[in-house]
Amino acid sequence: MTTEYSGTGDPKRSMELLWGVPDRPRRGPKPKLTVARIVQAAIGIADADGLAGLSMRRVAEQLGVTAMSLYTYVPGKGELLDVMLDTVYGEDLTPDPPPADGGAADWRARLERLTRQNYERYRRHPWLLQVASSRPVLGPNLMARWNQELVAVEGLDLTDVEMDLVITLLADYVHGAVRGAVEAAQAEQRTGMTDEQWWSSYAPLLEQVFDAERFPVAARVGQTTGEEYQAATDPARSFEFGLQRVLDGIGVLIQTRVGSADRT
Amino acid sequence: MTTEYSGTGDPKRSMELLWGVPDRPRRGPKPKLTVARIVQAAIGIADADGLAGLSMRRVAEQLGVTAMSLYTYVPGKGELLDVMLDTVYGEDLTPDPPPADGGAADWRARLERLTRQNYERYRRHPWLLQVASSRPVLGPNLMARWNQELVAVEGLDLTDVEMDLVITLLADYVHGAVRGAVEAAQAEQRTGMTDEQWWSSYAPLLEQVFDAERFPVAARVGQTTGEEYQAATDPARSFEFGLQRVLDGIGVLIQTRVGSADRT
DNA sequence: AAATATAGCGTACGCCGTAAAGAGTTCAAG
DNA sequence: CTTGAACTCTTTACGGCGTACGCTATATTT
Repeated sequence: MTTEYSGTGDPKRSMELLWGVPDRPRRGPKPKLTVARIVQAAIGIADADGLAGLSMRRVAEQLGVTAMSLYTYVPGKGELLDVMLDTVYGEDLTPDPPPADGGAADWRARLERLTRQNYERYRRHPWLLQVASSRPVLGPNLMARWNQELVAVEGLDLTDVEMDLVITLLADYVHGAVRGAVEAAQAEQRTGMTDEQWWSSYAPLLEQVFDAERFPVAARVGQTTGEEYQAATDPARSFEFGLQRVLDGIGVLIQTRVGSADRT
Repeated sequence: MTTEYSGTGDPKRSMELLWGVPDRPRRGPKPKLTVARIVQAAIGIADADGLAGLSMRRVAEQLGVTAMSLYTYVPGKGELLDVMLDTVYGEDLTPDPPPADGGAADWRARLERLTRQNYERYRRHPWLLQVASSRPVLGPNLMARWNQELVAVEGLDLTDVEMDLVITLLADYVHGAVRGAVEAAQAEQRTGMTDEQWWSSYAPLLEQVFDAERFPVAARVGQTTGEEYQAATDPARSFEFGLQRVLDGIGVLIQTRVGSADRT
């Protein structure tokens, strides 16, 4: 039940790891490991068992060394997490998003594509949900991604601040939405019960206390969605629905800007 | 850096705590405590120091007993968290949202009000961000809140499933958005540095590696937002902006429904 | 007064991150 | 080839976590 939470390490140390020169001519014994190997092992463990399962001892064990020898390569667990973060943001960097036309027309497709990439990244690496995004240590991949998302809303007559607000809105929404999907998957894995099995064991408990007269709308909607989803929620469907509504809302804003020629 | 994460306890035990009769005639020595007192102490600790700071030992210490004596009242930490959750949802239950007109016209004000309440609840109790919402143990307050939110989107010609999707969208968005605000506040508290102080220590590190020619849009927008926000982000402003866009998007959907009379 | 149910306590286990100190390994200089 | 510096990796140790188990002290019922 316990899990690690973000935090990040010392920014200076992390920046050195993320951008530093690949020093090689050393004096002592040959290093058994590299930072990259350690980071890969740590990502694998976190993917499988969450940040809760990620410990220096486990990473070390998987690599055939003791926990303390990792501190030769990495200042501490916080800095390791910083490097893990930037590493997974490098997985889906495309050299260029193909600019179909001039740029203004296809904003919706561009944002939809980037947001789906973010969704999938969270699905591949659910521990990202636990990593604080405030004051991030900007590695090369995080930086490139930030630029890429801003480029997607360039040329729409939005101010720079509005561009930032739009990509923040999408980032916030996708984080909230993917959380439902990840938690549902984890609940199934953790308990070994499907949503349906869980519900059929939980429903009798609820029936003993639920007062359909006090909560008539919840009773009706819960009934309908339960039959439709065959579960309490359908996170993938919620994401598709929500994404379209959010893009619609962004469209309303863009319309008023382009509309400076339309509406006087 | 370590923090607790959701999980919830045994549903049956938790439901008994949440809905059970307040049994009192006992045989043995007078109990020093009540479940309610334990829950209040636990909420206070979690508010101050996060789920990371919440331990059975600390709760017990604050109440003047040992950790193990808490297990007389509560089956375990998971169930305690379930009760904490339902308790804080009881803070802002209004007996009735005042129905100004028939109901259909003021959907936007109703949803805005409920979403702001959710935002404020997360601000008061940031540890809620760490509590899994999948398969929640439905206490009386959680249940009432769910019903209340559904009532707010009743009568808009939406299907039951769409009603569920709309309130899920808002719940997902507010979760994602408030996270930025909470993390910014926690970063300041944890490091003892304001965003501005942090930035002035971080900027030199970044300048050494940042290539403005590779990331021209990020360079320009980062400059503008930095001056406008006097920080890297402005979470409160992001939330206001995003909330209006999301409500606009929901409005587009509602328009097409009401528009079954308007657009043929 | 005796029986019994309950409240609260002390101890113990295996985890965690990492500080400190020491042992083993490789290379450059004499 | 020898020596000493530089470096890698290991061992040990600390205080914290949730909670299982067995115990004592207390209040009520018989």
